[in-house]
Amino acid sequence: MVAMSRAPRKGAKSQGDTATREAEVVAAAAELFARDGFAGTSIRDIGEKVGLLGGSLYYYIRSKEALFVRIHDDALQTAEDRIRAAIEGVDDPNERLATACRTLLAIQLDPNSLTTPLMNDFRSVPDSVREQLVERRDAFEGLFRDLVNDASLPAGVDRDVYRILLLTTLNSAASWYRPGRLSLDEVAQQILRTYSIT
Amino acid sequence: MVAMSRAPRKGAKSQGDTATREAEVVAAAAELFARDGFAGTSIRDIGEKVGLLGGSLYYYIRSKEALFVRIHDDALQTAEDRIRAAIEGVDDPNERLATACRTLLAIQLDPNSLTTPLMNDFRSVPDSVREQLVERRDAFEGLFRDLVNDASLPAGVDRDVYRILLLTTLNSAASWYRPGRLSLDEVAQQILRTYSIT
DNA sequence: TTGATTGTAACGATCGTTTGATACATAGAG
DNA sequence: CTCTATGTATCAAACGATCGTTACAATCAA
Repeated sequence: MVAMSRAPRKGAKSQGDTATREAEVVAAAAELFARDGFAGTSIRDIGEKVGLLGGSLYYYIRSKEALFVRIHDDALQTAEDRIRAAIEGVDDPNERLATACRTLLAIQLDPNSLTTPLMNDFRSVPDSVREQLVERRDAFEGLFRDLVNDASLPAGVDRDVYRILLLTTLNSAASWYRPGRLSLDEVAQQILRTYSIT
Repeated sequence: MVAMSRAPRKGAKSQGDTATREAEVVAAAAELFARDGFAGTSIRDIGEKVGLLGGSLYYYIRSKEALFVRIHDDALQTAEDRIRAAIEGVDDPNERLATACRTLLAIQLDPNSLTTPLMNDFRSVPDSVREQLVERRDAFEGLFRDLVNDASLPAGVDRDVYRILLLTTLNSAASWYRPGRLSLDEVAQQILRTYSIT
């Protein structure tokens, strides 16, 4: 009899699944953190989502705080990598910024993305965690600082304020966008037009 | 010996302070909710901030959820009132929108304002509470819907997307603005210019 | 049999909330 | 003016629920 059923209830799963299982835990946690915030998400909530008890999660994670920081760093790193890859061959400064915006928006609006928007609000995370998040985020913002500085924008624009407004707009898109009326490209076009990039 | 000291330690305070005390509780709660979110703020935290024990707060509040909803509604109502008053005498549609934006920004950046930015993220509030907040917020957005629809904007702008971007930008300003480098007016000017209002 | 994975059960801390006692300011009675 | 009754505002203590976390036993694959 071959092992046709993929429903092992107890004990160890087949070898090699452990990396997958860990990814499941991270993905579930990312989704819950993004939806309910750090304080609003309990370890047991995460466990329930992947079919484990809360305590069992500690086989994969060191602590709730470490899990959150890891997810946050992973999300920013993935976003940064994808954006850098997307703008690599692009020469025109404004087109580079536009491409970066479109890519970041695509990441934020992708429902299957692990990198869902916990890039926003640091609310309800302990101070010790917040420090690590801010540091990592500053590095991410550096990428956009260069792109914005190189772009040609209307006269009188404060580039620092502009960058913050732009990133806030892109990062918070997932909180209001719902598929249907507008496509991702249409939303991107509206944002790029509003911010005088295209 | 006359009662020179205003430091009653226990028992009732002098009559008439009760309304003041309630306002203190609401103000403290608003600040903490804005900083740490709903789940990240405990009843005992609020009590400590006004010099009361957690349980004593229930002399003034019915529940944590009701307190949050009340603060949220008060904030939106106050903001709406101030904005309506500010645009009352203004005729030009774009100047009306600009005035509304400047007023909302002033509210959001005023550190003494009870209406600090819990207008944002609904994260970590229970579903039952969220429904009430969304309903109240829709009414507030209606004000801006009219203002945006009446304004003259660049061709091809989707007014619904534009309104959402604009409100998101204004409401989240308090999360990054720090006094010093730029004045409130300068920030307002940057936002209005970016959004092609002035 | 062994080691990887998960469940069971509990720890102490903290959560929102309730209950009942208590301190005080004040009002009325003498 | 003093004494007592009353209502207001607060504390002290506890309730059960849930929190993050840990220790250890149980299960299953190899």
